[in-house]
Amino acid sequence: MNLFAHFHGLVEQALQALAAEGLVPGGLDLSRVVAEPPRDPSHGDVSTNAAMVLAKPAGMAPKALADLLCKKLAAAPDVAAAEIAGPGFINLRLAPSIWPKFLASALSLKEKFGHSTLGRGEKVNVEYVSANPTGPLHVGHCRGAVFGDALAALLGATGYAVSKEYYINDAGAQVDTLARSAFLRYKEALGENIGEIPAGLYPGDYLKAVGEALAKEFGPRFTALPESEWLEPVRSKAIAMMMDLIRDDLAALNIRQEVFFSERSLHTTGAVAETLTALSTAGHVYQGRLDKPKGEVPEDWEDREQTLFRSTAFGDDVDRPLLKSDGSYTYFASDVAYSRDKIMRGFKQLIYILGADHGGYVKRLQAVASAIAGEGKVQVIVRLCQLVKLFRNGEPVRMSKRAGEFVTLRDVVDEVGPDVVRFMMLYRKNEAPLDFDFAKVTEQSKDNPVFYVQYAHARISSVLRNAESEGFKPASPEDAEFNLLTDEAELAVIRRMAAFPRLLEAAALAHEPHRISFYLYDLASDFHALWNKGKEAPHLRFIIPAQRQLTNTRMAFLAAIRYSLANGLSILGVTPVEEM
RNA sequence: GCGCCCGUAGCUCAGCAGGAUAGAGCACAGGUUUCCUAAACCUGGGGUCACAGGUUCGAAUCCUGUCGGGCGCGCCA
Repeated sequence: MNLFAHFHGLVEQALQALAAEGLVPGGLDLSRVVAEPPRDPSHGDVSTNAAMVLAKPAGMAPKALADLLCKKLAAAPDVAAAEIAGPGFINLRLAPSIWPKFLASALSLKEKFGHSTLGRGEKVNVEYVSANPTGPLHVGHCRGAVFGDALAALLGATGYAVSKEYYINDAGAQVDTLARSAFLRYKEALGENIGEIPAGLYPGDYLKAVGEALAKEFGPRFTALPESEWLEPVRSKAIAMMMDLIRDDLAALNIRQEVFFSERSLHTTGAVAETLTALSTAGHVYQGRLDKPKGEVPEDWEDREQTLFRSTAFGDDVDRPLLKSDGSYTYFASDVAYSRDKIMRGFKQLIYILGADHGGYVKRLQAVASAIAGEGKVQVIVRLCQLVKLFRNGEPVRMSKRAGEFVTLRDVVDEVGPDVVRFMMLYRKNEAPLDFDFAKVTEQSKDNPVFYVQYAHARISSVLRNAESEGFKPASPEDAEFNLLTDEAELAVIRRMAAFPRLLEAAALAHEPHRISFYLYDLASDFHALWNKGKEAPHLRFIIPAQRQLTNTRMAFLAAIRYSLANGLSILGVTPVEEM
């Protein structure tokens, strides 16, 4: 039950009724009309701006329109009072009867409470992480990984058909470097002294296992062969093992993407060639020259004619090369083919989670989708994640690109646990930089939001356990007498819960899962306040042995609050703990 | 030079889809425990929402410009 959607509907009905009576013009655009919780609780439970927004198109004074609407709304079920305030707000004070209905609904919805059909089953693709398969994930991948995963879950909960995807860059020069690095480790595994790893190759120890696997599988036979003979099999093996490593890293964060899409496959199936033909046929490809790049000019820059995609026709800043000087495809060319593949699979939203340093990609990705699907047919949404700065006891953690001096994703997860990593990565909006202090995020105090929210869930679980051992159990949605919950602290919790479905929809539309974290913090805060109030006002305690029905009702109330917390946490991918 | 992101309390940040008197935590000052987890709660002070225009009944929020900070602008991937 989404109270605000419900009352938005009532406002629409009231307007239709007024139109039928000839008091208001029909066919007004209601897209700007909102029914929302007022910031100030003294303004009531639901507030609508309808009269102000519609005054002009209706050709009426806001007050006059508000007056008419107000009368209709005041007569609606569950509305105790409707009043006009400020410049034309209509504030609805709900009848106490609404809250028991709401709680009963939340309680019966259980783990579905808050979910909606907003997305109407629209197909959405969320691509995230997509790190090069040349080594384990490092801490920089953490944020995008968690963000993408939570966003996918959020969209799933709000009625979209989501595919979680990882694009494997297994076709470029970097995987050849990987293969050469693995080949050295292969020789090492065969007993050769390889000395220092030459500059330009990957020095990490994680390739030793690849060398050993190669030695075991192929024996010494590659050592006598030229690179052209061993490169391919070594590369395949190395990529496969790196992807296993990466999948393990992601699994440690409870991330399991469904599709791992190979860039190389786009070449072998001819999809890239096919895509360029299609683009060409549509007239988006031409031979031409590009201006010298601004900023730092590459050393090997040469002015020459090349095959270009006319992305400027779709809002990009410059046209993009499709072929390199040696005639092979650019990375961009396979990217276009990949976009095309996604579009042909029927996705209406292509969502990309990228690091902030990829800001320059946004326009070209949008241009590609417009060129292939047609303008406005497919929505390309890019969310950029800013850097995470690591701290240890207030001191920044130094990292160098040199061997062994970067912090891996696994290091962080192993040290503080997946729940802490996930919550903290989402306790900041994605485009803001984030400080991550190992000491602070594991602290067991209210200064630590992960703990604070988990603690609320654990406290509820604790009371439910105690109640059960004393012979109480949560009343069913039908039997609970939620009308007994009338204290301001109880109502504060209920009102907060009522905002949850609307919050999830807004977060989904804005592609901002961090809103859930902040919501959960607020909900936990309301709950802790209610808990403590019971210390001074014993009649507010959850378990009151002499009042069986009230206690069972409060247990049902707690169960409903717990679903709110657990459902929010589950979208974030954080385990709701039962005790701490 | 151009593009994108950011600028809100002393600090770290929210601000929901343009709404009413801009919020929270930290820090600071004070209070609450014979009682379901005090690992918590309550009370208090603290603001030129970077700046200047514009749109609007209404702007921290949308548009333009300026200043300050970050990132990007390669036939790399």
